Order: sequence, then structure tokens, then C-alpha cells
Amino acid sequence: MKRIKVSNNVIRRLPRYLRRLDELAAQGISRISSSELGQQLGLTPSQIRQDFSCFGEFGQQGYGYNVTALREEIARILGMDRGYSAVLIGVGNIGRALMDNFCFSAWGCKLLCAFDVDSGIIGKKLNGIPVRSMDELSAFLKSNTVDLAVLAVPNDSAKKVTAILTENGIEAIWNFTNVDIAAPESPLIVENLHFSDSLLSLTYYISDKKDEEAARNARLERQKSSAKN
Amino acid sequence: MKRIKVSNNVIRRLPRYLRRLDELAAQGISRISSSELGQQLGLTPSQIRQDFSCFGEFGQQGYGYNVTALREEIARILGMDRGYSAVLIGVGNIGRALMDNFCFSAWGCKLLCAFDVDSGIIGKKLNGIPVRSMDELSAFLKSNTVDLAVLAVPNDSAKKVTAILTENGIEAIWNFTNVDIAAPESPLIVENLHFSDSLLSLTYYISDKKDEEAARNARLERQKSSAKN
DNA sequence: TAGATTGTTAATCGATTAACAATC
DNA sequence: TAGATTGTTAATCGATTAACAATC
Repeated sequence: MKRIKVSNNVIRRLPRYLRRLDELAAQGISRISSSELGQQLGLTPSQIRQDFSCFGEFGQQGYGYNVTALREEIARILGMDRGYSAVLIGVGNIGRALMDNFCFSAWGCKLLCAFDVDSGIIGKKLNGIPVRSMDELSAFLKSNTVDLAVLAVPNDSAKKVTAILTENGIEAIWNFTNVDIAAPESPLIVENLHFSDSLLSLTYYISDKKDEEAARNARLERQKSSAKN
Repeated sequence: MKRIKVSNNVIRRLPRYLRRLDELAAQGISRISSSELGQQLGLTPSQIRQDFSCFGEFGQQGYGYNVTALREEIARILGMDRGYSAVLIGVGNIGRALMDNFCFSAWGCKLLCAFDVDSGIIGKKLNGIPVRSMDELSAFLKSNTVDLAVLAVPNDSAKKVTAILTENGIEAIWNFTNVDIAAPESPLIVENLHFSDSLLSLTYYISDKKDEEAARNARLERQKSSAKN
């Protein structure tokens, strides 16, 4: 039973550990030390041991960690064995991409049903998942246990749909819209995948790099001209 | 000219500020104080003032910040006025979703061209963007200035394509694959949008909440039974 | 046993918050 | 002018790193 408060930074690293361990297992590697794992991920061995120690003792002195055992521990910590059920709201491009290509079951989730307003797809099945009318959403949530909702509607209906979801007991939303749906005081769990925020941090780093290069070049230019005089 | 090193945490908050300021402007609000803005975003006024002060002095004592002026400053800091050019690699579901629905130009980027291996779409245009063969990628990168590549290929070709990109001078990648393409020492700028990592942190928080509730219930149960005896 | 490596405690570093003089 | 609010310096808090005893 975990009772200490684990920081968000630690949580965000867990999926990376999981992926790396999966790759190691695929390579047939069965044990790894914190220093080797750190090297591969660009983290210090200390940090890795600290991270794991939030949840228990998974290693063995003088040996390191068993790759598959550690992988299973992390999967369990992340809740991958709990079989959460999900609904998808919005079967536009992103919603469709998730239905077609995102393997919910690989991450311990079951996508029960999708909802949309487009009568052209309501009633159909996409990749085995039925698409229903948004009008049925509320009733569906009342009569089924749904642990999380995937929000992939257009930005301008994000807040309205969020209200429907929370009114019907949804406690967690995976948010693909470009809108902040989390109210500061609310207990609603929101995980954002803001594409534009992500792109903007990328363009920031590109700009920063270009600025630095320009500054270095200017400095070299000045040196050259002062050497001439 | 910014010369101090700005932390990643600060950079990640900038797009949120931008979005909030856009909303304020849309509401016709022209000025805001750090405390009001903090309230709306769930941040302390101190943090907001510290964040901005990394880049300059954008406010006015006794008044606060001008919404549109601050918005423009942040847009500039993020590089939105630099007109970066991009290519998209992989026109599957996600690639297509980006081409159809993601407004690159709204964030200061121009999507020049997409590349795929599927002969069924090579030569076509999607939403005005031409799709070319992957075989032409290398030549295209050599004869055009491309600031960033959007990587939306299947996981198993991610590393191979990354190699082609970096060999042809690409310095920044917006990575939609579920693979870590950043080598620990490389100067390549990588911004990841790992869907599964995001979902797993969500399921972690759901699990954590459920565990806490279960623990609380167990505690109450124990109290009740001990009161009976 | 000796060597390796953990888990954990202590030290350091960095980020957030508080306080306040400056000033609009 | 008085009130409000900034930008910045100092204090606090939390996260990362280092060190090391425990032990496989």
C-alpha cells in the first residue's frame, strides 16, 4: 500500500521506464542495474533508485533489477492491470485515429463505445467499437461503469461536453481538445494532450537555438573585425 | 536579447498563458493583474511575475498587464512570428488528422509537404498539402529549408526515418510515435507527444484516487465495527 | 569471500513563494 | 496624492544528486 505522496515528476517518468523495460525484454535482456538504465535514459542512477523506492523495493543488492519483474511492478503501479473502461467523445479525425490505431487494451483500458453528433456514422462500428448519438451519452453513463472519458470534440463544444460528463459521474478525462477544461478547485482528473502547446514549446527551443547560434556568429564576427584593426 | 537560461517548467507554462490571454481578449478584457491571471490558471501571482521576468518587463506598476500586448510578447518568445517550415512524415490516421484539422499556420508554422510510402496517396493533395513518396524525402530536405519534421510513422520505422531526417540536417522533430528517438547526447531537439505515456499517467491518478477512497472506506469500516464492540 | 549494487539518509541544487521597495 | 501592482531580492520548499551502510 502506497501512502506517501509521489510527485508528478516521478509519475511522468514511469511510462518511460516501462517502455525502456519492454525494449530490453524484447532484446532478451533479463537484468539491469540503475546505472545502466540511467545511461540509456539520460537519468542518474540515484534518481532511478529514488523513483522506484517510492513504491517498494524491486531490486536486489549486487544484482540490480529483473527486467520483466520490474516491468510488471511498474505496470501495476500505473494501473494497467485494473481494466478501466473508457468512452470516446467525438469521432472526428483524432477520435478516429484513436479508434483505428491506438491500442487501448495494451494499456489496460477497454474502449466501450464512441459518441458523435454526425448521423452519418451513428449506428456504425469502427474497428469493432459502436458509435452512438451524443443524445444517448448521458443515459449510457448512467447505466454503465465508465472510468474515463476521451475528449476529442471540437474546441467550442469542449466545455459543454465536459459538463455532461462530470454531471454523470465521470471522474477522469483524457483531453485532446485545445481547451483548458480543468477548473482550479475541481476534483476532476484531467490529462491534457494539447497539440499546440507541444508544438509551441518545440518552436521555442528551435528559436532559442537559432538565437544562440546567431549570437555566437555575431561574437565571432566582432572578433574577426577587431583582429583586423 | 534573452541570455539567461530559462527552465523547461517556465517554457511549458507559456503556451497556457497564451491561450488564456487569447480567451481574455475574446471576452473583451484588455488588462489583467498577475493575481487575477494566477487565480484563473491556478498559479501564484509570484510565479507568473517570475515567469515573465525571464524575458523582460511587460507590465506596469499599479496597472497590471495589457492583454494583447502581453499576448504578442509571449507569441514572439515562443517563435510564432518566425514562420518555421515543416514536413510531415507518415500520412496515417494521425498524420491525416494533423493535415486536416491542425492549423499549423495559427502557430506560426507552414506545412510544406507530407511524405508516405502508400502509393495510393502519393501525388495527391490533402487539404492543399502535397503528399510525396518517402523516396523523395532526402532530396526534398536537401533542396528546401525545413526547420522541423513531424514524425507520425509507425513505431517500427521511427528510428530509421529519424536517421534520414538528421542526416539531412533536420534539427527538430515533433514526435508522435511511441518510441524514444532522442539519443542522450544528441543536439537534436525532440518534442514528444507520447499518447500512451499520457494515458498511463491518467490511469495512475485514477488508481491512486481509487486506492485512497478504498483506504478511507476501510478506515471508516474499522471505526464502525470498533464502536459496536 | 569479494565485488557489485541496492535502498536510504544527507547534501546540494533549483524552483516556487513571500516580501517589499519602486513606481505607475 | 493614495492605492494598486509590478519586478526583484530573499526565504522556503521540494526535487535531484551524492554518499554509504546493508547485503546479495
